[in-house]
Amino acid sequence: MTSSDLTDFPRPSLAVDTATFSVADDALHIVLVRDRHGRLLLPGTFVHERERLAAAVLRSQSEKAGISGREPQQLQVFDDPDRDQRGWVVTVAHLDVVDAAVVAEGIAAGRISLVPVAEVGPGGSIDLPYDQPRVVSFALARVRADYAESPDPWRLLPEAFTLRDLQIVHEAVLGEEVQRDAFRRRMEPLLQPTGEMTDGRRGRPSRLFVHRG
Amino acid sequence: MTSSDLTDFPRPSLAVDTATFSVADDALHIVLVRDRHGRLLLPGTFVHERERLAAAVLRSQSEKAGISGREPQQLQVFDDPDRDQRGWVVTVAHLDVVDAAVVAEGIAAGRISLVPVAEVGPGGSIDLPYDQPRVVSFALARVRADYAESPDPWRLLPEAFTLRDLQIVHEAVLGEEVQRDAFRRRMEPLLQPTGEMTDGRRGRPSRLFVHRG
DNA sequence: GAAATAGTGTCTGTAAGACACTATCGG
DNA sequence: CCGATAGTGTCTTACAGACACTATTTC
Repeated sequence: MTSSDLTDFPRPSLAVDTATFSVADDALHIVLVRDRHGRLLLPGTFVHERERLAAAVLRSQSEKAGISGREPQQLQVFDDPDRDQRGWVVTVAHLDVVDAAVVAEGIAAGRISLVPVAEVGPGGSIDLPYDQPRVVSFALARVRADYAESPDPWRLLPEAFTLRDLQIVHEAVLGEEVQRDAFRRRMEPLLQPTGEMTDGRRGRPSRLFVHRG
Repeated sequence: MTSSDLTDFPRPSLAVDTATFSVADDALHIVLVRDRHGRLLLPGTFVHERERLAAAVLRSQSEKAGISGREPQQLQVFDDPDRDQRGWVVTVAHLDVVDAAVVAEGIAAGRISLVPVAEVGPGGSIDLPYDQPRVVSFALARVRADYAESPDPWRLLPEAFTLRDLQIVHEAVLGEEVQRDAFRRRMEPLLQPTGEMTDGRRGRPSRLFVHRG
């Protein structure tokens, strides 16, 4: 970064792609959209001139998936010069995790396909283009790491929730069952009890919690 | 990423910058170089056409700092459109951590300045250009996280080393002292004893270890 | 012997894994 | 009462923090 004339250097096309996860049917799903040829892929876009990456991600979420008001995280650059046959395209992968309400409109409008994460991994039935399978597995690892160190970093749960609700989210994210008692004992000191109880659900009423901070 | 013609889109200049750390005088230092105006900054370069980011990083390490044979990690994209007054430059920050031998030649040739990390942080005496102070603090956090979960992920130590040697590296990276007995008990099961002992150092001879795996 | 470094014993507190029991709801 | 869910007691293991003591070398 000490050269004098920017025009001396060829420039790549710069894109963003976003892996957006959501929990449905107690399992983790990923948000896919269709390109003009009807193929399923991650929502993404080229970055406009002097646009921030974060702004381009929000634009693509809004235009392609009908999702708004989010704050995705930057993940990793994918720069294989042969990843896109149209030319030299460098893409910055992003991560978002949303609750059902955020994707409801996009699903209803037919713009979004919610696909179980197993379907886009190795052995799955859906082949994503470019190196998007690697983007998804990278993003998935990050989400799981996030949930390993905080109760609900992406705020998938409503304002007040029970330990059982939290456990279901964790099991969906992790893709496997967790031990109930150890899970409760680890999570309870990280949450703020409201003093309120659930009512009308099956079984014994449960304490409600909110997030700390 | 569903558009048809790449030429429809303006393209940013793409650069890489590398935060390279090394331990000297039992303290963590960062490798800086001088630009043509004599200002200290992180070594970096523009990415050439269809070049991999990793290749551009190696090229800048070699040309600007006289460092070779390394494998830096990608960290984070910095994309503030006003971060470089020359125009729209997006940079991908990278991280490397090297032992003294790797930087010896560059220092001897006067190409490298080794600066204590405190000097480039807030309150330090050196002002790095662009948003490089943020790059350094981001990289520093990553190095510390790396050393928190593995004895010597960047292989700063020679083939065989003592627990004391390892402790000195950790204290340099962390910037503070660690407790000797707890540190030894945590690290020993992660290392492979050689059966050899140190000889000729002050004090009682110590067991030598190598890395596992 | 003094200084320096290496190695270990022990106590305490915290937390997870595992198993099992009790508690309180709807029906 | 039954099924379902919530909540907790207890035992074991592991590990970190803290303090202190012993061991072996150089000078």
